[in-house]
Amino acid sequence: MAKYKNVASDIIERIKKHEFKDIGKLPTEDEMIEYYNVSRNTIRSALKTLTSQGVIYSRQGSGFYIRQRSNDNCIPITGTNGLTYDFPHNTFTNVVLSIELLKADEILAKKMFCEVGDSIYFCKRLRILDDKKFALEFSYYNQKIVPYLGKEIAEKSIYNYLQDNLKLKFGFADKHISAIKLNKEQAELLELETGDPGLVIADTVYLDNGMMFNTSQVIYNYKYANFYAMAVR
Amino acid sequence: MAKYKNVASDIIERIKKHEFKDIGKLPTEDEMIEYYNVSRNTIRSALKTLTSQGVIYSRQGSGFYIRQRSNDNCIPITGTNGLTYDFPHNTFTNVVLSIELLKADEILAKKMFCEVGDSIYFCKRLRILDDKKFALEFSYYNQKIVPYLGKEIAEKSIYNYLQDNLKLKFGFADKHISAIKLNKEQAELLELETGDPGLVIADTVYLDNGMMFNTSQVIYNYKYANFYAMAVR
DNA sequence: AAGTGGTCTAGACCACGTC
DNA sequence: ACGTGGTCTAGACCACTTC
Repeated sequence: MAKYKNVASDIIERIKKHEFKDIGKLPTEDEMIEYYNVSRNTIRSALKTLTSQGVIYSRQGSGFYIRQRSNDNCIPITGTNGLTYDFPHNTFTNVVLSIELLKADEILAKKMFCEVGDSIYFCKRLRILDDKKFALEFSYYNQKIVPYLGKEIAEKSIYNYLQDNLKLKFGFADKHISAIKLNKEQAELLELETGDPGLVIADTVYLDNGMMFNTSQVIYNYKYANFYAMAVR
Repeated sequence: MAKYKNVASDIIERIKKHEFKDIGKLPTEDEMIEYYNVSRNTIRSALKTLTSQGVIYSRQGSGFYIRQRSNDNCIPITGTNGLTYDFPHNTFTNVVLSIELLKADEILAKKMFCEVGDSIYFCKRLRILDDKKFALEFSYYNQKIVPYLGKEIAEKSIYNYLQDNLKLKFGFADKHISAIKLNKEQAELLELETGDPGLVIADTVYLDNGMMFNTSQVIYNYKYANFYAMAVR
């Protein structure tokens, strides 16, 4: 791993251990250069990483300070690891409602940045968190990138399968957030009433080589869904 | 302005002019070093800025590529400029429902990171976009930082006032996103039905010196509100 | 093998805060 | 005036892609 990433992880560890708690301020760059025995730019790369993660912020002429945030029970909206990763302490059950291999029509082809007629997996899942009906997911995967998708995979974690077995590396994603009134079918699956709110997040996910491989629409149960986002300098 | 920021803006301009459209790829770093007559690190700072903005992405050993995104009519959730900025082509009307100067009780003090008894402005606004009842805003400002807040300011743009008149510089913000069922009062103001969905975004906003100065809860009309967020490497 | 981005170093000067 | 972060330069080597 790169030096600056090691430095960044180590600083996070030290923050978690409350090593700087009394002042809420990190050591100066020069002190960290000494401590880690690396160049100034390496320290600055590490600090820049932590700044964009919302862990710290800087005041020119003054120093780097630790941010205090309360994100209990919140899902980071900019995360690309999937819910299984976001809730390590809970048990997630996935009820696979259907898996189909579709031929893309014009609308789907546009959505998936692919050709008309390309094979696309369509997977419908109900995602249950500790007996709570948490979310309803409608997800599409390009078969060129995901050659096979079966019930046994979708019942566990699709994202773990893609990363660990297919060795896919995620690059970036676009997300659209809105709210809807649930129809009868959606409401029944989420054990809510027709017309109740649903928090909708539509994703378009790309690999690190820039190829789009997945779009999904997830309707979250408004009683449990709580997301957080950050705006940073 | 810093060189790398100028380079970044210029690259954005060139992308908008479709200068690289045929290949969707930027010139190599060496070519840009030549073109802009700056060092490699300066070019790389500019490219890093654009990458974190979601404008481009990089493939090691290959090059920098332009991202295509469709964010029509969407509000960037990580924006800190306020709605007036996000909708430059529309007319925003703000109906000021109330402005009060409160003494912080324990709950409010905790929310505002201030002392019990501190003076806090509380402002309730209905925000209307081209005759559409767009959002209902409940916003708190610490009087230590915002000494005065009046109806004449809140009817225009509070954020413009803070930036232009008080010369405040925004640093970063935390946001929490959820969905609720509207109660009778909220629904009437937004011209919706009781029990209809509301998309809620709760903000905690900090100045660039790390001081928290504003929290707000905004209930968006689900018929119009459409936000976007990005996850980037 | 050549091209291109990713990391790292050493050193310089500037801008802002603090005292 | 001094300390601290922000920007910039020149040069080196590594990792990955492309041919």
